[in-house]
This record gives sequence, C-alpha cells and structure tokens, in this order.
Amino acid sequence: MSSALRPDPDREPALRLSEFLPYRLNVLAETVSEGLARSYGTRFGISVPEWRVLATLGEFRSMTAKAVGAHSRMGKVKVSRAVAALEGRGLVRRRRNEADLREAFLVLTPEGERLYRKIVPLALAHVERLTAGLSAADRAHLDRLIDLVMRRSRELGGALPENGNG
Amino acid sequence: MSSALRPDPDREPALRLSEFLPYRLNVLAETVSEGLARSYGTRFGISVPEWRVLATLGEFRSMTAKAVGAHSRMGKVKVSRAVAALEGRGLVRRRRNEADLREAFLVLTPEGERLYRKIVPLALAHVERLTAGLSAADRAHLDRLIDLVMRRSRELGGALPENGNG
DNA sequence: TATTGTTATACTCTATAACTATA
DNA sequence: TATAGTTATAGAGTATAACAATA
Repeated sequence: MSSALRPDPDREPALRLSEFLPYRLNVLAETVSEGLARSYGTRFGISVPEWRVLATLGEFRSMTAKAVGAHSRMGKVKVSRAVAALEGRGLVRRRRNEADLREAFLVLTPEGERLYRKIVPLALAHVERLTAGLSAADRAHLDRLIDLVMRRSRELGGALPENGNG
Repeated sequence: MSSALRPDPDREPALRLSEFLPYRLNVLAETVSEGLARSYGTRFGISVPEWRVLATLGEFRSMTAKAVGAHSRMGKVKVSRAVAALEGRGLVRRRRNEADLREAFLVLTPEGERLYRKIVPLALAHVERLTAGLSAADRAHLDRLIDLVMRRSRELGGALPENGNG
C-alpha cells in the first residue's frame, strides 16, 4: 500500500468525487441492486427488466406492453424481450385485445403469480434491512428528497432512452 | 391509450414498484447520469469510468491505479482500460515508481488538468441545478441518508464486483 | 399515416480468467 | 507465493433502426 488516499495539500481540490451527488447515487444504486440480486435475483434467475415486468403485472394485473413500459420506465424493446423471456418460462401470458389487435394484455400465469408472491416478501424484507437505521421520518424524508431530485433531473432533460421510432 | 395505470381494485397490491426503494434509486441514478452525460459527457467524449479516473487524479494529483480504483469504486480492469484511454488522448501520464516497479503513479498531463478544470464547474453547476429545490438542511440530510443506506447495503453484502483474482 | 410490438444488427460494456512483471 | 497491472475471450445488455400487423 504505497500511495496515500488524501488530497494534495497544495491544491484546493475543485471537486471531491466522494461527495459528488451523481457519483454517490450511482454507487448507491449499484450497491443496492447488487445486494438485491444476491438475495433473490440469482436465486430465481430473473433479470432487472424481467423483475420490473413481473412487479408491474403483479401490481396491476393486466396491462399492455406499452403501459408496462410507461410504468416501469423501460422502452418497448426492453419490455418486449423481458416479456418474451417470462412467457417462455410460463410466467406471463398474453390475452388478445379484440378491440385493437395491435396490442395485447399481459397477465401473470398462476406460476407467475406464485413467483411474484414468493419474491415480494423477500424484496420488502430487504428494503426493511436496508433502511433499518432510518426512522419513519427519515424514510419519508428520503422519499421526498428522491422525488424532488428526480423531478428536477427530468426537467433538466433526463428522459428515458431507446424511445427510438415510437 | 387503452389500459389504465391504476391498481386492480380487487387485490391488495403486494408491492408498489414506484415506491420500491431499489427501483427508485436505480431510476434516479440513471436519470441523473443521463442528464449529466447530455450536459457534458457527450461533449467531451468521456465515459463514466474515465470521468472517475480524471476526477480522482484531479483531486489527489498522483495515485497508483489500485488507489484510483479504491477511491472511485472500480475494479482494476475498468481502471486499467480507462487509464489507457485517457493516456491515449494525452490526458494522463504514468510515472514509474522506482521503489516498486509493479506499479506506477498516475498524474494528469497539463491537457488533462485543463479538461478537468473545464468539466468541474459544469459538473458542480449541474448538481446545483439538480438540488435547486432543496434547502441546505435538505441537502445535508440527503447526504446523511445516502451514507446510511450505503453503509447498510455494504453490510448486507453489496460489495464491488470484478475483483476476480486480486 | 400512425401506432403496437418484434426482430436484426451492431456495438458497448464488462466479468472472468489467464498472463506478465515484479516483489 | 503474492501483488500490480494488462490483455484475451466470451457473453450479456442494449441502442438503433428496419420490419410486420393493425388501426
């Protein structure tokens, strides 16, 4: 261990990376995602996009792919692939919409529902452990702060990508 | 717009994705990163790992690749590639460590320093805009909450990947 | 012509591990 | 034997656009 982890005393560091909000948010999100993946993602062989679709259908029961994407902030390509994977595993089923044959309603199969109900308590328990050090007021505050920064970030032009030719 | 974005009234949704902290953190980090990339990432043709190396060297002046990785939470492979790219563009230079020839000290070249000093005010201004809706107390609170959740997440097993055979 | 959704292509990213050179 | 760092390989992820079907 040869070089020291302290700023050069001669120079005013213009920016401390470890205090830079975008960096902090990235590292935090990454670390949390990883922990989550370890605690059940790997176990159930489910990717993040697949989990988002599963969670959305578990919550809303029946939705078009477009609506799923709107709710879980994914583009249509990502949704399409996640749905195909879930359908291939018998977790999701399509119901044609007679009123508009371009789209279909997606629903969880009984197996999908079972998996959803198996994952949810684990997910909630994980968040519980994650926020164990926070008071109820802290948690509410955190939610509010995330919403505020999120809104500002969207206003500043951070939208979702991949909406190519839609 | 055929299907509605509201929960099925018959069922108690077991989990609301839009309130699920890991999801929220992911979307927030993604949105912020994107906005940042738009405001100057693309403009200077610099990737996130490259930016992290640049920022670390700008802050600490001279460090080994290992120390850079430790400070910016990246594995040695990612650091190595980012450094190679920056070196290729004349932004970073290596200084051999006579005391241990396995490692080298990395420093910004004058051009690297110039780029760093050009990006930093933009980065800081971006964060400023991002947190414009927050009071000073809110910002401090947000920092504290991020630290807390971060620490918990690490305790729960969210470390950094890729440390393969190191 | 516009919209929903799928597929094809190409490209980036990156994990893993093998490797080099020093220690 | 262990460590700093590089490179090779291969696989995952995904943006973009072209496409098909329907409206």
